Amino acid sequence: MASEVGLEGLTIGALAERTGRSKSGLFAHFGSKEDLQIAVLDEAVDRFVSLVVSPALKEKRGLPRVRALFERWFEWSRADFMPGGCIFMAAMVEFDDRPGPARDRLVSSEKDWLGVLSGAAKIAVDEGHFRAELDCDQFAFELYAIAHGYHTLSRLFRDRASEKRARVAFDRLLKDAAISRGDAIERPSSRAAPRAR
Amino acid sequence: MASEVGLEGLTIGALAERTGRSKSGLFAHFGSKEDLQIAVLDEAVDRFVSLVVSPALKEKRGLPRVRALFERWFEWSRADFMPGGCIFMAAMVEFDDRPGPARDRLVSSEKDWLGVLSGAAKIAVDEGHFRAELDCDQFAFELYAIAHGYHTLSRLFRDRASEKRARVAFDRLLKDAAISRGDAIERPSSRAAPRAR
DNA sequence: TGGATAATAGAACGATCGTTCGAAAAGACA
DNA sequence: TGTCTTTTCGAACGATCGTTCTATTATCCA
Repeated sequence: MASEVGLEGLTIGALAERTGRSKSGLFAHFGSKEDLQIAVLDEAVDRFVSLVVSPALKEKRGLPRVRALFERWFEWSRADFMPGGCIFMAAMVEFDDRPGPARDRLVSSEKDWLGVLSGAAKIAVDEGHFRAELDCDQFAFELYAIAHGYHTLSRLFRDRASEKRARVAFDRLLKDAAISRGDAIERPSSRAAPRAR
Repeated sequence: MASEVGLEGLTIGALAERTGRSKSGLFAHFGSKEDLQIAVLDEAVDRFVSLVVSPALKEKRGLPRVRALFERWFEWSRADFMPGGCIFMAAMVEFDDRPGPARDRLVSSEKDWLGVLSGAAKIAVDEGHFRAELDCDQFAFELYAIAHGYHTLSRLFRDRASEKRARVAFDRLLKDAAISRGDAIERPSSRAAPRAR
């Protein structure tokens, strides 16, 4: 429901009706609407970790893991339990200028997510899949941006074109991060790359 | 106000108080909240055209115009009259799954915007600034994605880092679209490039 | 089985929502 | 000046908001 109407549009009455409980009965579980919103965000973070991050961490270090993160995020953004799209996207628009615990939750979770992306890129550097001078935080930003562009446009235009565009953009990002032809020949598959940066 | 609280959070009563008018007095000008939201969107489109698109069209064809579109969008997203950030971003999250005239407005305006970006890239190809095989719609998508990533992260983290990252990403996008070294030497500044695509 | 604990329900609160109505004030035009 | 149109207003409507009570039902555990 939050993904469809937002965390602010998520109403106690409507939620009570949908769960088959009474309004006051449901309300007693949270104590306030703000706590309900936080509970929703915490649940979303848990699901994100178990559906995107954890499976990707089981992939091989380096490029395969980076690819898995990208691919899993795609599936996340189309998850059945979020018919209104990624709930974090909606929440960030709603709370980016409303201080409070909900916003704090968002800031830390997005920071974590960018950290995961950046860390995966760093590992890909160590594995020799990406070039040593790669700015991993920059890589994370660009991957993040592609995902946001895809999400917005695919939901607005309701077509498959955005997904293809996102994949092309991602491939271009990977190509730019990859070891250049010359480097690859010099050390084709060295396990530990020499000191990054 | 709409940029801060969204088009749905934009309340007749609050707007009346802020404008110094009575609630019913202000309401009479619109007839319904939906029409108010549409009026806000139409006004935003007008401002976007006059602050971003029109000035950019006065720049020289090709790369300078593409750069101007990117730069003007930056200023747009920080405009004083939108303290809550770009209103289109907020509106798209709110209306992407609520059919109606407001959503239709958004779809057409975003399509127009992507068309402007793609068209500017196409001109840059014709001018010989970009390579002939460039996929201009893809270019537009990636530029759009960079803007969205920047907007989201700069508002969430409230720092200047995102802007720098967006500029680096944009430069990388330009570099990829540019004439390759070999091509540039073969025909350095030909006014009309031979048949694109 | 009985008594503490948790979950649920019903009714009501003041506030605010979008909207309607009828009347007063202001402005335009002859 | 007098009439017609537009703008503005105050009051009220039913609906719904988040929230607070009190009472009733389940659930658990000794």
